Amino acid sequence: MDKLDRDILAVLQTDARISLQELSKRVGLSSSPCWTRIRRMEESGVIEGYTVRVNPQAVNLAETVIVQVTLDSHSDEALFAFGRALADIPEVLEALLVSGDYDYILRIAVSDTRDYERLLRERLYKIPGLRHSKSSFVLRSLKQSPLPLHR
Amino acid sequence: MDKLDRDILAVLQTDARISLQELSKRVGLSSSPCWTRIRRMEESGVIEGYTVRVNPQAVNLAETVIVQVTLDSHSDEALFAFGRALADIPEVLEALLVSGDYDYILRIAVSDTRDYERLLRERLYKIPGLRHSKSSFVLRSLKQSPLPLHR
DNA sequence: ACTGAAAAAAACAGTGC
DNA sequence: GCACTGTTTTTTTCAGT
Repeated sequence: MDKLDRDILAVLQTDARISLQELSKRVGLSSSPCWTRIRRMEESGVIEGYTVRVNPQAVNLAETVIVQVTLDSHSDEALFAFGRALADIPEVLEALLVSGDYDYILRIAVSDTRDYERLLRERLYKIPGLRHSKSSFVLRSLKQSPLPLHR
Repeated sequence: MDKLDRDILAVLQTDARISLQELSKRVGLSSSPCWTRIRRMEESGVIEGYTVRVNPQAVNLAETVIVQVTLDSHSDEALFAFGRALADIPEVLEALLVSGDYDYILRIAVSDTRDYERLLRERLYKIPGLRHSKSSFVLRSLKQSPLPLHR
């Protein structure tokens, strides 16, 4: 992981479908070493994979909700059971175990507020062990940036 | 946007570097229409781009912190100034304007707690108009999943 | 809109510096 | 570790159904 590797990652983070030729030109290298470096980062796990960025509105998931959750118990079993319940809810994109006032922070994608109300009532509130939850609707996204590789 | 389009997106979300041949086989189509559909979704903005998923630990950004922020004022100007200040901080990966007790939710990536302390002191606390902030360290990520395309 | 095949471009592998 | 060159694979285009 030297500067060239980080340069390559920085380019791939903004456009992973760029051709090897164009990529190597941008980082100031010929294509072979560029390709070798990418391969090495893929195999060592630095590169975890490649994904497409989908416009949430286009697939009817325009609303994002951040939910903070407290559990009744903090036993391993309760924690595990809660995690399993969340895994079954496709709208829950992300679940983070956090320090602080709450136990979990959830990122949820729904089509609208009615859809969210339904999700809350039919799925989240039915999870055993959930003591309290607080929802924050995302009104606007101010920033969305890849990992800073050149600090 | 029919079922086939969603099928294609679902595959690309898990692996965007799959070959057209393999992709078309999985969605039960030959490669030409598959390619046409991808192209159409790229041009219509359904597909926003392609990115690499980088292992944060490998680039020395192992710690994630979720910060909730309240501003002094909610004027357009204050809001805009705060957004501009955040744009200049590379560690701030995401900034969401939200409803609820707080004004903003920030996702921050740092190498460790000392790095975060420095960021807080030297950058965040220096932003004018920031009234209050509450940090939650991410202890573990329980779930991380792409958009549900087949609900 | 899909199929199948041909043309263009890129990825990949090997060689020498 | 890098540049160059050749082979293979993939992407892209196009005529036909």
